[in-house]
Amino acid sequence: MAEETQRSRPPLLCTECVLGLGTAYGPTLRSSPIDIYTRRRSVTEIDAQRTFLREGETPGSIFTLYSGWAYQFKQLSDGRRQILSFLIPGDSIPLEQICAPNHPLPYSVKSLTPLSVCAFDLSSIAETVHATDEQRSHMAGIMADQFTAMHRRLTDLGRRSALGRVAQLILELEQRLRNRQMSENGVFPFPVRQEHIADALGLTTVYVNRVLDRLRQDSVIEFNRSQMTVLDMARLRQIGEEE
Amino acid sequence: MAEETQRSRPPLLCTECVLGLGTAYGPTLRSSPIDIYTRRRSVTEIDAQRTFLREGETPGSIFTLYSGWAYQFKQLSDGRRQILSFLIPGDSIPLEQICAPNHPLPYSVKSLTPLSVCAFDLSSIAETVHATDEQRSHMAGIMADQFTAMHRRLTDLGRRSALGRVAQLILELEQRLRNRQMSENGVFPFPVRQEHIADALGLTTVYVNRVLDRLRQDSVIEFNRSQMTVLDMARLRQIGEEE
DNA sequence: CGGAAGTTTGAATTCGATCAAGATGGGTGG
DNA sequence: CCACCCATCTTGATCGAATTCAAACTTCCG
Repeated sequence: MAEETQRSRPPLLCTECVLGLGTAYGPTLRSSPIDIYTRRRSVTEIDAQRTFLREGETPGSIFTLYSGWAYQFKQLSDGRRQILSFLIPGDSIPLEQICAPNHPLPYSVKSLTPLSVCAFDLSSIAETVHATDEQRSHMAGIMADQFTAMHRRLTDLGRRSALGRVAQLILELEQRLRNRQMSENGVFPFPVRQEHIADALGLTTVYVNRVLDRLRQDSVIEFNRSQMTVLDMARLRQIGEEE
Repeated sequence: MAEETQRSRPPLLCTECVLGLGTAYGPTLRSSPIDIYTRRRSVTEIDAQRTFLREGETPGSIFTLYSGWAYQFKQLSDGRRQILSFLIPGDSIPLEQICAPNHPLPYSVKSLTPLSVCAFDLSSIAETVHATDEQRSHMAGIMADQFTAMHRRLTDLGRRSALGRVAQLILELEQRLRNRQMSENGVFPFPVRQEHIADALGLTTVYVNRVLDRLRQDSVIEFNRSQMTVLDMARLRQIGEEE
């Protein structure tokens, strides 16, 4: 778990991919794994800090992140940047394209760490994913979650203090990682720079540093460059709610 | 157009509803209007300031707004409120439920003005809306637009000044209303209180007032309690980009 | 005409930004 | 294996955009 920062490679066969079961196409992978496997175009390695999808493009593939972290962002003309969401192993990118292929991407995607990704043919995956009722409603559920997450983040930016936002972000990441067996007892990989937190939460690096420091002083969290530990989950939740 | 604030009633038959053609189920309404009409449960009037859908509920109907404005919002326990989006005539509420029915609503919905709405049976509309290829991809397009709008708003809250946010909001509303023939030459109905702008943009009422005043002083916009006029669209765009 | 809701203005305050310098530490090349 | 370097983190001082508090003014509606 702790070696999450190192790149690890997906198995040769999707059939044996445990992570796959938790993805957007999980139900299909379970019921007829070969349908997924035959649609895989390639397994690719991507270096850290690479913008591998750009706003405005119309990608023909969809990537499932096997290992490493990435993020979706919008870049303003004068250099300001807004991170829309972080992507962790098991996430598919760009998710919305599965439902609406051939739309130009409304954001760019950049790797945070080295990645291993599986690339699938978008249009045929899009079909697959709407083939069965179970798969369709699973997909709908994922889209609904996506909306809910955006609503939460919007509320954080609009109505919470810096402290509250940081707390909410840590909680969100812990939760998502836990769902995928990547967080245990509040300990999880954390390859995010303070600059990224700032760009995700609408703050400056300096202030994020001060907020993190405060949480550390108060023994709510503990962290270094690659790992975060939530020491006091209840307190962190309370801060997230109240601030 | 200016009498938008007064409630007007939809025609007896969906068949004759011009607004309907621009909705999520527009393609179906065009190709077989009866499919839509027979799924309409009722035509309802809703008073101003009514919270008619609440977070956590699982609505069995979907409402198409025929006249009047509403908004989706999240309420925090201590009274803070975040408006997620404004709803104008032709919008369907709650849109995401069409794709993922039976999910609890992640927000509440409140009327801004008196409304006339048409209520449709959710599950059967959900089916209809996925029946034809054209309808399916139209729906997917609308969902994609929805995501794009949220991304934009998130970027506004995270990385733009109060002035830029207000400019962007006015531009967004003008654009959406224009698409539905409700804005001409930059003049459009505007039943929104400054408090709502504040809650949508993560600001306070007092400051919104100051920002609006500045835009008025500079002859970029002109407004009163029911109508907004964009006097200098180019300048407003520039402010939206740069601030 | 009276009252409530919404708008406007002023003054004081604060949260978070900005500017500027160090401190750390992980990685690289010699 | 050490020395150096660059990215990142940290801290301090100051600034400013937006908030808060408070009060008057408008507008609309019954």
